[in-house]
This record gives sequence, structure tokens and C-alpha cells, in this order.
Amino acid sequence: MNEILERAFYDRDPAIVARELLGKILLSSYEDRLLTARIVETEAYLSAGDEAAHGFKGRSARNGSLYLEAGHAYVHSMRQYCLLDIVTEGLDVPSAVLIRAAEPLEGIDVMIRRRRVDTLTSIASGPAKLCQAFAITRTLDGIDVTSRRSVLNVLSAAKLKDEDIAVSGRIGISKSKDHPLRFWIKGNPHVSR
DNA sequence: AAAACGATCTACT
DNA sequence: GTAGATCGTTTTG
Repeated sequence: MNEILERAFYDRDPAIVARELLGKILLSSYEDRLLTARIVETEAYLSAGDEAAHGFKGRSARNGSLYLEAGHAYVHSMRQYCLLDIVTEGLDVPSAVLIRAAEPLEGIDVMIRRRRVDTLTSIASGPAKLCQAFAITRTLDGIDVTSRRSVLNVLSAAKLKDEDIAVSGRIGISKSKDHPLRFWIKGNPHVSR
């Protein structure tokens, strides 16, 4: 039975949390409709030595949520879109896991309408697409994802086997910067872009 | 006040 | 595989 993941789950090294978030269920609601999707791609941003991490240059007016306790959402904008992170480790430690892609399960018609696309694989096959499908915007920045009262939660799910998960270290995805860690599920259609 | 910079996406070749 | 769109945020003058 699926339960909301508690703070202790996120209060660990982001690389571990990124690995263990794979297969977990993202849960939200939009206009009284239930939205769920299975997380299939994540990326860890470390608190130190990771120059691509938003906390690398210290606090700024917009990255404050990154310094909250583990289990809070850090929603920031990239180009004209929003991206969702879940904060890891303790208070004042700016590490997080970026939720990169998910496989839609429930409320697919709602997501398709929101995304204005017609194929299942294009609904949430990227961090900004996922946020658009789930109606995740900056207004959710800083909410506690471990609270039952929040509109956004992550549910536990059957544990994945190691052989079902592909791990890539130090892969350059933005041309200029190396990213310490990235995980995905083998053979998932959302991965190939 | 202006300019540069992306943890991106879409469309097209 | 890459060009271009497009905008919130940060950096610079």
C-alpha cells in the first residue's frame, strides 16, 4: 500500500534520494481530478562542489527554498517554464533532486489537455513538461511535500531492482556544465529524446 | 537600466 | 542533431 514518503526519506545524500525516487509515485490534484505519475528520471544536485547546483553561489532572492528542511519543494523557472526539485539533507544544506521525467498513470486526459499534446510519451518526458502536466508553478515553491495537506506528495511504491535502473555519472546535458549524477529506468520510452 | 545567462522545449533537417 | 524562441533571474554598468 502506498504511503506518503516522510521527511527522513529525503534527509539523506541527494545521490541516494535520486536513486530511490525512481519508481515512486508523484501525486497531485488539479480541478478536483487526481493526477499521478511514476517517476522515471531524476538528477541529483549536490550541496558542495557541484557548480551546476543552484546553491553553489550561495543564497539568492529566489533560491531560498533550497535551504529548507528535506522534503520541501524547490520550484524555479528555467526559460519560460518551471522545474521541480525536492530538497534533500538538513536545514540550510542546499542540495536537491530534480524530477526530470515521469510516466503518467491517472488523470491522463487532464494532462493531455494541459500540455496540448497528443502522445502519451510527450506528456512528462522532461522536467518542464512534467511541471506543465501537473500544474506545478512557482506558487508551489517551498511547500512541504511530506505533508498530507499539501497539493503535491510523493508516494512509496514497490522497490525497484538494481538491474532495472541505469545510472550515469558525470554526463553533460547542458553543453557547458557536467552534472554529477543522473538516473533513469532502463528502456523507458521517456528517456529517449 | 541594460545585458547576459540558462537544471528547456519545439520544430525541422 | 541543432537552431531559434523566449523569459525570469542574475550580473554588470
